[in-house]
Amino acid sequence: MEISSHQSHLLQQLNEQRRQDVFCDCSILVEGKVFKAHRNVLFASSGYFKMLLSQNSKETSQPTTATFQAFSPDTFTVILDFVYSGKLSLTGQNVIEVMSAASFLQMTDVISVCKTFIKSSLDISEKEKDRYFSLSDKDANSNGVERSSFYSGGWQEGSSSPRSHLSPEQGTGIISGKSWNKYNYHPASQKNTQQPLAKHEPRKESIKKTKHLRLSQPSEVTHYKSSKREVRTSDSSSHASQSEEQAQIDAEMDSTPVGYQYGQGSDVTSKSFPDDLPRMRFKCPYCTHVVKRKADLKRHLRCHTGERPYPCQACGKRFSRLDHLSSHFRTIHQACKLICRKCKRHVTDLTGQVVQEGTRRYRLCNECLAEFGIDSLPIDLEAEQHLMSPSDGDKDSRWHLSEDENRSYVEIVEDGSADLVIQQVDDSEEEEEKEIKPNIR
DNA sequence: CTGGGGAAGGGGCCC
DNA sequence: GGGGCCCCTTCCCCA
Repeated sequence: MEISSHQSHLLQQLNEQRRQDVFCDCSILVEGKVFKAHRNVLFASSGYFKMLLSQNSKETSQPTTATFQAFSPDTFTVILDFVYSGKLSLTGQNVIEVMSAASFLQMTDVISVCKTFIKSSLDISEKEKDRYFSLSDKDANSNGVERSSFYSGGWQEGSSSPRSHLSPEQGTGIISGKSWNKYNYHPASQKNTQQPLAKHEPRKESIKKTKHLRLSQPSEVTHYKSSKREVRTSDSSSHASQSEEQAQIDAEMDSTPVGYQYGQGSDVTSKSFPDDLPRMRFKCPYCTHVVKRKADLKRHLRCHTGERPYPCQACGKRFSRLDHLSSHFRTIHQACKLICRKCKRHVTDLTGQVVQEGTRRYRLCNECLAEFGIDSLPIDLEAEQHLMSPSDGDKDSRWHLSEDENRSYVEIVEDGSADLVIQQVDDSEEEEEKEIKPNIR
């Protein structure tokens, strides 16, 4: 006979003991803050502690002290609360650091939940971007409550792949249940996350996209750099079902190396622990890459998640980074290079002109212009700076397409003053765009 | 088939 | 933390 409430009751009791510092035989020092806990609980919940405490098992009579500097006390509070309650309090602000800490502590359940959380976040943000020009603003967070989600169930029976429909962009949500598989799950939205660009990107980008659309497989975990080419040429994963993808994630989690090359600053006072790397704080949970700054990790994660929040308003191509978009726009659509495309000679405004070919622009010297019989296109590049001004605010509104103009995100937009045809292209328009002839005037 | 050039994309790092 | 620049590698197209 099994009493179902026993597990939760036991966990509650342990948590109470921890709070009251009863039978606590382990102290964890995180940036000066001391956390009390039970060795057996830590041993059971963290691969890191399992390794640490197993090495220290013969000295059970003495209390164990571990010191961490790889993450903040707040982050460890979230981790420890999860260990003793099964509830993980994630927010958009702490998810990166919690995932890094969980990666360090080898808590695969927490990592999985963080991944799901991030994916859900990207899913929502991508949806919002797609609707940017066609929908009026909806204050999805009008309640003003701190965006957070509580994931629970990791300790519960029947635990399977952690999945959630909540995201940090959807306001407060509390998930509680017996097991993960009780949560609502929306494969369609997740699929959208995995293919956020399909609608707007030319078809020829599809192969390249697969590199970004798939979450890393085990091979990428250890050989991410070297496997780039293979990944790019493999298109099959983009059609993988959500369950297969989750299986990949799970497989990855299972294959996560034990010897984490991670976050320095971790040091165990009562028991030495291998840690010889230079001081780095943030390790990518998808690969072995380690960065010094959280912002760099956030940027790096986009190459795994496939998030491309910066669309080119001229051609529709999307970029993962604003500087790449800027570079693309300057090169492709603004003809900033003062080099004749034909003869490669340096040209100035006097010795050459800008020629437009579809949404592309380039410069030709006067000689090449005469040779090819193409009249120059009088474009006031200065006047077009407003189309791509780095100082403009929101990354999605930088193009200054005012709502008053009521122009759809995907419709053709003509800027008369600049004589520039701005066109959003999707798959169906790709072939058409290829056939655009040079804009001869 | 091959080499060169352009474009894309990722990392480091400064402001 | 975001923006931006620089450097490098990889990929793709074309002659």
